[in-house]
Amino acid sequence: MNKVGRVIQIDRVIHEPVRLAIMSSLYEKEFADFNGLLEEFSLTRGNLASHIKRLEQAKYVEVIKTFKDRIPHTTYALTNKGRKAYENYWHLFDEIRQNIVLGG
Amino acid sequence: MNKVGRVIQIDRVIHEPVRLAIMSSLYEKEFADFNGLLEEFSLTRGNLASHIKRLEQAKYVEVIKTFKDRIPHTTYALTNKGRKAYENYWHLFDEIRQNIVLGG
DNA sequence: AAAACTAGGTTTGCCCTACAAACTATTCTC
DNA sequence: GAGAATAGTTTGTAGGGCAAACCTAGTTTT
Repeated sequence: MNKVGRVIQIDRVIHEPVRLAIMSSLYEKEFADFNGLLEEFSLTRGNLASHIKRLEQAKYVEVIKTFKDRIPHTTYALTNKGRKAYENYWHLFDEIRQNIVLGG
Repeated sequence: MNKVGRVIQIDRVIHEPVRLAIMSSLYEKEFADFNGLLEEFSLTRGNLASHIKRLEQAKYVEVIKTFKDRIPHTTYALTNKGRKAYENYWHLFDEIRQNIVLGG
C-alpha cells in the first residue's frame, strides 16, 4: 500500500450531520415526511428544506407529494443511488476507523 | 423516548475529514510527526498546521518538540481528552448508524 | 558572514456552506 | 375573497476549509 498522497474522499453531501441523520432515518424507516423530520431534528423549515434540496440534487432522495385528508403531505424516500451512497459512506468509515483507509 | 427536539450533537472538531484522519492516525500509532502527516494526507503545510492548531485548541492533541540530528522535529500525540473524545465520537456514530440517536 | 535550505508555522484572500428569519406559492376551509 | 396550513425559496450573515504567500528560527554551504 502506497502511503504517499492518500486522499480523504468522504462524501460531503452525506457527511453533514443533519443530512446524515435524515439519510439514516430514511434508510431505516423507508419513508419520512417533512413535519416528522422537522420535529425529529429541531430544524427551521427553511433549513430542512434546503438540506433536502441538497439531497435531491445529489439524487439521493426522492420526493413524493400527496394529499392526506385534503392537506398537502410531502414524503421522502431514498433512491437506489442514495441507498448505495449511504452504505458506501459507512463502509468508508469502517475503513477509517481501522485506519486502513483512504484512497491510494 | 421523547422524539421531540432531538439534537445532532456531533463533535465538529473531529468530524472534519482531515482532522478525523489525523486523530485516527494518532489513535493507532500513538505518535506522528508533521512531515509524516503532510505526506500521508497530501496537504499543504499551512493547511495541516491550521488543522493541528484546531486540535490543540480543543486540547485533543499535544505537541512534542524535540531535535533529531540538530533538526527541529515536532511530534504530536493525543491527550487523554482527545482519546476520550475520539472514542465518544465513534460511539455516537454507532448510535446514529443504528438510528437510536441523538440526544433527547 | 552571506546565501540557501529546512521545519514548522501564521496571515491573507477566496469561496462554499449552514443557518435563521423573512418572504412566497399552493391548496384548503369558511 | 379572507385566512390558515404546508412546503418551500430568498436573503443576509457568520464561520470554516483551502492554497498561496509570507515569516521565523535554526543549519548547512560556500
